[in-house]
Amino acid sequence: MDDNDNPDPGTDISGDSSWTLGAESESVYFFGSDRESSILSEFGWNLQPEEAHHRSLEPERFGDVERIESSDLAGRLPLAESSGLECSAAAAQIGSAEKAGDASTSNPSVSSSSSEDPPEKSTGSGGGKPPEIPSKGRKKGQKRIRQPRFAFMTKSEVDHLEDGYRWRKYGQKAVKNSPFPRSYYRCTNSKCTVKKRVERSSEDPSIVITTYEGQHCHHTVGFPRGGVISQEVTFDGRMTPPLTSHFYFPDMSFHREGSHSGSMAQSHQVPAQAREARALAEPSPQLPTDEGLLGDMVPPGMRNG
DNA sequence: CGAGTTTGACCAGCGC
DNA sequence: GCGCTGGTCAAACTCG
Repeated sequence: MDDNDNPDPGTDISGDSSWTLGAESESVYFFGSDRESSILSEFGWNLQPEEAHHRSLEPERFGDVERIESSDLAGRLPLAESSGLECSAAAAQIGSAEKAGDASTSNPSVSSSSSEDPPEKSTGSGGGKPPEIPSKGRKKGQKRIRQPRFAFMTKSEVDHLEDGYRWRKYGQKAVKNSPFPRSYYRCTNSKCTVKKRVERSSEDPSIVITTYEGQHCHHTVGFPRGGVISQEVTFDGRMTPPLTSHFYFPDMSFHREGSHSGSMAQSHQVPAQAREARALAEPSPQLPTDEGLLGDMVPPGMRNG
């Protein structure tokens, strides 16, 4: 059992068979960045077409990952738009939306994310875990709740890219067909259920695949290097960053258009003006519009210099 | 001492 | 039903 299981080894971004956009509203974004410092670019916040190196990925590489257009994404993702959204509420919305067609389990545990609320290791560390706890904390018979996910492919030398949030690693696993392990991170905010997976492409070790799952319900804690992002409320809260339209889907757009020989060049033609236009046309109610586009992309603290 | 990481074990889902 | 694999837990460990 080596690799014959997976017909398309390599950048197995799907990783598992659950990567099906149609079913779980996941999307895939691809960005390339020369510098680790251009984290914002990875998120599209400051993506300059001339700086971004969109990687062309063969459709086969994505297997069952459906490609959708950014404009569709917003409508297809179970969004939690309420500005006062709380983590548990967000999870509930997502869970219900996501599992709507799933066994109608109306999983009470979903809404009651509070039930799993404090992952706070009530394990009474030191008490020594009972040698035989069958469920090991996880409710048995309780399906794993999959929240919307999306992945970034980033060319970077560092595995764990700074995104303004603080993450705690809770696991690492060797991945099939990949010499590189996959790391599992969880938002350190006890009320935030967002998770993140980080792995390197087996084909191109310089590419880091970061997969986000869930929605943040809080602000970032800021970049260690000084900058502070305050934008992600929109980004994470809606799963459609103010830049949803800023994101380019090299394959996706033409996949949908069908005819256009969707080339990278074409996606590169989507100028910043277009993004700006959209930003102006659809100002996020959650964002201070008086700040203009800059306010959308650069927090006040970062503008000084 | 608290926060974060490491790591082995456990569990669930899925394909055969 | 079985085995494989991904995902998670939690004790032990490390670090600041």
